Amino acid sequence: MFIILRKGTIIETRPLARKLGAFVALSKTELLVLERLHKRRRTFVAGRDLVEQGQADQAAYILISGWACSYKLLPDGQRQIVDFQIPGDFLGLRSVVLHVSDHSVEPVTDIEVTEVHASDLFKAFSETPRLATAVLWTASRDEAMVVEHLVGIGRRDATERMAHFLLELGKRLTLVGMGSKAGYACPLTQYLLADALGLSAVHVNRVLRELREHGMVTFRDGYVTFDNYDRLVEFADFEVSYLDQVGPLLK
Amino acid sequence: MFIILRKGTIIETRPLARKLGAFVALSKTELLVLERLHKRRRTFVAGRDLVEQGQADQAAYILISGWACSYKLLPDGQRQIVDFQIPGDFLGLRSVVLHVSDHSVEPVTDIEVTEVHASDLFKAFSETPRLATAVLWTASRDEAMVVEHLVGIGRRDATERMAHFLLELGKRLTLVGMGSKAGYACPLTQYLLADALGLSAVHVNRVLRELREHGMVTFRDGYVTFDNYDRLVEFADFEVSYLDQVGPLLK
DNA sequence: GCTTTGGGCTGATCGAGATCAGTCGACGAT
DNA sequence: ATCGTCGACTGATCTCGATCAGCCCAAAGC
Repeated sequence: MFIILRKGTIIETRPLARKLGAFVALSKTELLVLERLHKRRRTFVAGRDLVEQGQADQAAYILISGWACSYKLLPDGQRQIVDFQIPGDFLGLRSVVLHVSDHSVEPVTDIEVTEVHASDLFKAFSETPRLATAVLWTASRDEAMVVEHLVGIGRRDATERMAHFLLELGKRLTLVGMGSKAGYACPLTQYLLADALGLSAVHVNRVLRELREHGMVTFRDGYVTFDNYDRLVEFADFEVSYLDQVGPLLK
Repeated sequence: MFIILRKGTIIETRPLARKLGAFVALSKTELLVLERLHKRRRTFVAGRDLVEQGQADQAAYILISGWACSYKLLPDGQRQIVDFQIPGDFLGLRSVVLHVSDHSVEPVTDIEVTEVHASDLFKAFSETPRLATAVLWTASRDEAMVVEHLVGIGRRDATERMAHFLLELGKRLTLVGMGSKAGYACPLTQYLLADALGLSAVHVNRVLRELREHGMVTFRDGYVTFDNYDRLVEFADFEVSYLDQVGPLLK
């Protein structure tokens, strides 16, 4: 997706622009401001944290390619993965807005990001208020996902939780063209799934086997295959209106 | 807390203004715009929902007095309370930004609120971008609380979870002048606690007894008393930097 | 007066999922 | 060529918290 300005300048609208565009119809000026936010392109290798819990005044990042996860560490060494990020998602936006990071972010695979400085972000907001509204929208969407995750951990049993999780991930990936109702490539290990779902790795394995043996999903060799999408949806009781955004809501 | 404009006009800055003011230093104009958002004052009785899961294009509310909770219902009748709201908090902000509500909001006590219409909110953002930034900040703060809640449910055992919860609530109430390190008035029932913490009401009771018998907190007759604040903090492993905001960060 | 209702409280039993203690195969490093 | 590591996988056992089945007390209703 590109926009072409007079004099032939071509601007690639990144995944983020596409996502925001689903909420507010962004003008050329707004797209330009958004474009200027992408300060510096950087890469990080899998496993080395880009945002660290407790640090103050960090930059935020926009994920271009690869997968990351945001998590919190407990003093006894346990960790809880709060969410996974896929291309187009912000990394560490909360750290910037709150001026101190309440969580860490770790790349699951090698990733490419662009850096966004706090001051540039707030300046962009004052120049183009609609951009601020759009970012509030992404933040709300993220919060809705965390809430859904909370409900899953609090009230669903291990198998439903896993089914729901794999479906939600599939839906998110489909929205950015990286998945379908057939399945998707998924670089997560069973250990990562365990830390995300509040289970032990051992139990993740059993649960995955169960879902596979019931002919609903197969998670194998870095690939999730939906063997029976509809039955899985029914089993997991999956409905996520907040991911169903189709056209811009703010003209 | 009041601001006095020339010609003697007096504007009461509501709890929300106080909260936002902790993040961005708001000008008189901005306070006025904020004031105009408070459209209509309404009251709701305990137990009758103001926001209902699945409804589209609702208004948001700002809580003036009383307690509320936001929750999600599962088809099997279980519910998970996501968060409790106290004066100064938004109710259903996400419903407005996402244009459809992913959760319900129920008053725990009789409450007073003021209504905020979506269109007014977005208009206010475009007039005073700093207000948009401030609202993004509250949303991020709320998200941080949900994340902390998620971690608690995923990785803490029932007793730590309860201890952490009572401490966080105490801190939030202290910020709006409704609590201290000695304790606070708390209208929550053990059933509500159970739905929030992902436990059964029976187990909530046992956990409260345990904490009481260990001389850490007493929850009785609508009042939470911290018998030994420091030991409780250590036991619950409580540290919440995101609630520690002291002065305005954006001048 | 009696009864209903709602919140707090308790003991006994049961089960989902953690924990412990492994095996197995694939890779990359020395 | 072998060692170390990492991820997937399995069986046996233990435990935390759910569930069931109650009791007690205070306030509200008839």
